[in-house]
Amino acid sequence: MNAAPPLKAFLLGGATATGKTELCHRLARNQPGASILSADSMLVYRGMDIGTAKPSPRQLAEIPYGGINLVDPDQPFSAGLWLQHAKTFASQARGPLFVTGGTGLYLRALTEGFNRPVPDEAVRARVRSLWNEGGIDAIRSHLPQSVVSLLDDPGNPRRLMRALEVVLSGGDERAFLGGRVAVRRGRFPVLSRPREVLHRRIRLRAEGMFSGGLLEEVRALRRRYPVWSETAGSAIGYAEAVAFLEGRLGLSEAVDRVAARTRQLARRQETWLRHQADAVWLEWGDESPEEMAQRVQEVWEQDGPVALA
RNA sequence: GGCGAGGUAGCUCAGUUGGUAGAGCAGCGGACUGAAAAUCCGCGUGUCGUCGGUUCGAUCCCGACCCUUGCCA
Repeated sequence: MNAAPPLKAFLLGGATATGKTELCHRLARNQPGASILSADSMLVYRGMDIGTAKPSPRQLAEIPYGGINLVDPDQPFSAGLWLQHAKTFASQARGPLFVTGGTGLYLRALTEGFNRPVPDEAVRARVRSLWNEGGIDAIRSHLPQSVVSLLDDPGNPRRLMRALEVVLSGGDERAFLGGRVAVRRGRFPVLSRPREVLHRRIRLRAEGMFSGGLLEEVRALRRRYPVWSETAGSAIGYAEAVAFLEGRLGLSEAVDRVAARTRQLARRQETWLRHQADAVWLEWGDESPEEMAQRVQEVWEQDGPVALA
């Protein structure tokens, strides 16, 4: 284990609905022994297939996939759990390892690792109850000013709570220093689409989910798991499907909402990749899949695989 | 056809007792090291339906016309 060579992988980034899953699969299929690790925070949920645009059963049977179907929708999940799984999966790779996904935090974790205290359940519960009782002010009042001043967005409850967790776990200002730790271990190709094209694809995907059985999937899932975890329950498509099934949203409103949230997600993902990663942007316009695969391959050959933490 | 209501940002609407206008949503940009499909921050010029009149000045008042909508025929 300690003699293992440093792990490396070929990354392919891109916002949702750009077509990266399909393209990565196509590229990996030609490589003997290849496996694919998904870096996507929603593909980890078992049974949530249609709304998350998971690789098809056929694709899953063709190539070993990691990062998919790790927990049930009623279970909590975290980037830490994903990383743990990812490391195991990567170490078991027998051939080239490919990583594709749009969850920036996961990509960063994979290439940079984490260097802050691991969240402790008791500490987390304490912070949560502070938040429930006193809101953001309660959280802020328990944080040293020196830590608050290092945060980019001191009005963000989620990040304030995490900061408090770090502090209560023994971390100090130093844990928040160092500025950006970008995914700089290597350049990697990032797929994009012209905005109008992406929006059209997202629209079609949203409509396709509902006509493709999303409601049935959700109905069955709810029968089996009456209460979902916060993360699974807020997944795009699933939150809206539940709202529709409970009569809180009309069908066309639900479809619109899914499309809008997906567009917003894609924009945030592109922002992340633009500024937090060392991306080689490949815009996919009229090119055929073969042509795009070729261009991705060229970037991989030129820059080599990215080292994992 | 008659009477009424309305035509303002991509959408739904607010507003200006006459000094050229603002919210929500959408969109765009940004932050982001363990909930990340989350969370948070920033960005609002648009022939104020058309044409004419009154006025120093009209999106606002007056007139005509066009369109939408409700009720009555």
